Amino acid sequence: MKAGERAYTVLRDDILNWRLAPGTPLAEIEQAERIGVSRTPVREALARLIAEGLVESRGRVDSVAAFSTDHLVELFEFREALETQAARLAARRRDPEVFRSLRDEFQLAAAKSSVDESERDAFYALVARFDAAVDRSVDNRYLTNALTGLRTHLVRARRLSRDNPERLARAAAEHLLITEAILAQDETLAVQATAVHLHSSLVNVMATLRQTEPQPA
Amino acid sequence: MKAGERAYTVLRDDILNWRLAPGTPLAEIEQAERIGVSRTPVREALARLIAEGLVESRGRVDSVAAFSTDHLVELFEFREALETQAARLAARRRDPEVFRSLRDEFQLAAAKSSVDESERDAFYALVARFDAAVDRSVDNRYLTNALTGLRTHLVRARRLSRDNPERLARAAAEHLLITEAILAQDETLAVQATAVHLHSSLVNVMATLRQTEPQPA
DNA sequence: TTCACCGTCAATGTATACAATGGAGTTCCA
DNA sequence: TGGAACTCCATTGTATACATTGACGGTGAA
Repeated sequence: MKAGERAYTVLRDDILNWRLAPGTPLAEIEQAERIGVSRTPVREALARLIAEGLVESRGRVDSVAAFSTDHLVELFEFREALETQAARLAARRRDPEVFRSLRDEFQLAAAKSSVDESERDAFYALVARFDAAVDRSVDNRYLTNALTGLRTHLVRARRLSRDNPERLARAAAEHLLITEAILAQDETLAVQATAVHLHSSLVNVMATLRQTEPQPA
Repeated sequence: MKAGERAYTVLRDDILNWRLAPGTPLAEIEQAERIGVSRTPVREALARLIAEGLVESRGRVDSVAAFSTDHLVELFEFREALETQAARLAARRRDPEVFRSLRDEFQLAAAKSSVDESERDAFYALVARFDAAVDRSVDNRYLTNALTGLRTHLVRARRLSRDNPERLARAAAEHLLITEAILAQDETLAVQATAVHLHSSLVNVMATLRQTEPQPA
């Protein structure tokens, strides 16, 4: 693997998994030594991370981008813009076969009253396949690009909340509705079901946060 | 000015103004010599341009990103996602004073049946101030960031079409409606007026294109 | 004691030397 | 004659030396 890629992967992974906390300064030499490459690929990696919004360049020092409740709300407003449009376009252009099969899978998941811990990863994988199917249907490089960047930030956000089994089952039901709307080429319903899902999702995260950290610093 | 900034500015400017045509390969050494800096800042500039989507990295060669009619349509689908959401949030949070003053200005521009060549730059400047006011009202870093990137691509797209005086006057009327909706905090109307504006805008560009280039390569 | 100036230094910014890589052309074999 | 492999070369990838800059602390004078 090329050094630049390595530096990027390591730093990105550390940031997404909160091993590098928001605000942590990222000095070139220090990171270069830690990762085991020279400053040049580190600079390249930092440039990419800044462009993605995972690193902030304040003055001369780069540091891990902040992430607070405010960020979360803003992220979901942005997400609403992208995902409702994606749902609309997917409904317009979807391949029926793909979404029929996704519908069947979401039906199975939604039939349960809760999604067990052991099935959690499988459910996330299903959602990821749904996202990929939407991307392919939408077939719009600008939108897909933006969605990819958005999902990166959502990975970081996920660590803030806790998806319990009941929430996952409800999420499955919400995805089922969106999938059905896309399959039926009902653009309006696809948009609105997506908005509903995002609302529930944000409410759940915020509730979790209030539970976990009653007193934010 | 720092060399990296210089390289970025020069390349970006050349791409946006079509002095570097889509598909033009951007070899590091060649560009470094042309701009008068070393390869390092050129690499940094290219990285930023790739992140912005103005340069594509196909295999080992970077080249100016393609831009076709397809891209234009996709760009406007993306634009619809961002700008309708921006309009909604701006309507929710706007400072009345700011939009009252913008409304008055758009009223003046829309009152004319056509916006003269000499007033064109002034009108674009007005739209830019409108965009800035929306950004400030929306107050969402992710959305604002995405909008900034979008506008960059729109600058490049503008060179494809020709805004005639009648179109500009209609654009003023459309902006007036959006501004009024935001001022009235009518989120639904703000969204829909924005969608209407984008539709008209795209129709105009496409018509211009068919006129200019009846036979696309 | 306080403030302004200056020197030191640690960090980033830039250039360049060197390594690795991938592609084009050529040669040789089947 | 077709194609496979090899060689050469141009270009990118990486490391590092050197330049620049901005911050901090110390020293001096008011």
